Amino acid sequence: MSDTRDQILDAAEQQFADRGFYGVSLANIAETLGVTKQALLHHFGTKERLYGSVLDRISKDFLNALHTEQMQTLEPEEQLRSFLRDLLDRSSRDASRDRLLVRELLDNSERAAEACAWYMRDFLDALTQVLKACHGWDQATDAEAFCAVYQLVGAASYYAISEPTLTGLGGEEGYRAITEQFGRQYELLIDAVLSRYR
Amino acid sequence: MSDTRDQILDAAEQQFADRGFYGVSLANIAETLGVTKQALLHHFGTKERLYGSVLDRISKDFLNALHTEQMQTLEPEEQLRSFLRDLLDRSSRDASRDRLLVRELLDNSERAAEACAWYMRDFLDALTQVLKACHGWDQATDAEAFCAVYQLVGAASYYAISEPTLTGLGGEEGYRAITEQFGRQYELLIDAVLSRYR
DNA sequence: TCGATACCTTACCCGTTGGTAAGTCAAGAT
DNA sequence: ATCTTGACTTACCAACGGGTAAGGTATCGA
Repeated sequence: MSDTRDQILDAAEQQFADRGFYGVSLANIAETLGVTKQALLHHFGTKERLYGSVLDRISKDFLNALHTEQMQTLEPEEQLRSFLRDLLDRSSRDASRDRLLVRELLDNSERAAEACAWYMRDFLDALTQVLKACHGWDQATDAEAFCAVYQLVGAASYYAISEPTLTGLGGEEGYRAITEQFGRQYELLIDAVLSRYR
Repeated sequence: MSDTRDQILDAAEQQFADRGFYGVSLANIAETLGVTKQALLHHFGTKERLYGSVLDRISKDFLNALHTEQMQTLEPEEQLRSFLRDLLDRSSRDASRDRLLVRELLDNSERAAEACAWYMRDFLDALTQVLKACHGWDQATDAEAFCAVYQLVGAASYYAISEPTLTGLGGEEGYRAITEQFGRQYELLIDAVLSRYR
């Protein structure tokens, strides 16, 4: 793949995350790369397709993280735990993907409801299968397990996108407090889900 | 207050919630009301001020809900519980305010960090005081209590904005499942916070 | 050496955007 | 009866939005 293409995706991902689909212009993205907006149109055709490509790449990244060789050797419980810890860790270092994910959640509200073609679906489905392989979850319905997974991923996302606000409101030490507290709380949430809220 | 003014705020709130600040044009809002966009500019001056007025109204509504006479008669614990149940109930019937709140959270990430002037601050501060009046929380720092409150309000919001996606992905029965499950889980979260994660 | 293809540029298009200027018009106040 | 004020309207504008058309240039296989 082209080098420029990836650079465009990087810049677009960052900007879409920061300001949303409508808040970013092609010229805007191009400017940060020192190219013209027609370079973007050359590679992706339209703004929507560029946006879609960004989502695609993220979706694939998530799936890859779930399917590493190291992951396959673990028991389902530990696989889920390990993946979610890693997710939370990455999100707290850089929340831009979470911001994009949540924006997509908001914007997609009409489309998703009918189309069922959400770009995170494959990833969430895969994670759902991991959960269903866990002890106590083998009898659960798909919808039930899916919702549990959704809750786990969502909690991490919401925490991640709140970082700037919490730092602004509570200061540096206030944010450290919630980081620590949330880490503990998140482990408890995983426990609760794995034991199926019993 | 003018009747039109409130109608404009209603329409603007809905549209900003659905499509975000940049996704909505003044002409767009005006069209749904059968007026010209200059009517909006007459009342609010600029698009930003209109948006700010929408947020202001929401902030005041939240504060009012917290300061009803009925609320004042309750013990702090029950006051918090009652308010949060009501919040969750309203959010699950109409998530537009939650969508707006989360969008603001995303967009404000740069501004909020420095300015500390988030429009929900007063409301969250007030709720924080309620929590600090609860048994076991009187010794906690402001930041600690604030973070706990933030977590409670955020959990409800995230649930609310997920409704369309979950309905789309899991179908009607899948959504009913998570609604029920989330209601239970939310009570547990409130319990956990009130007992200070012990 | 030639043609094709990928990559990117300059030049241009036109609908939409937030916003201004100026006028209309009804309701009160003096 | 006149003046003022608030609540709009029509008319207009410059800037920006995504997108098209066409051309230049480097690379590469035949």
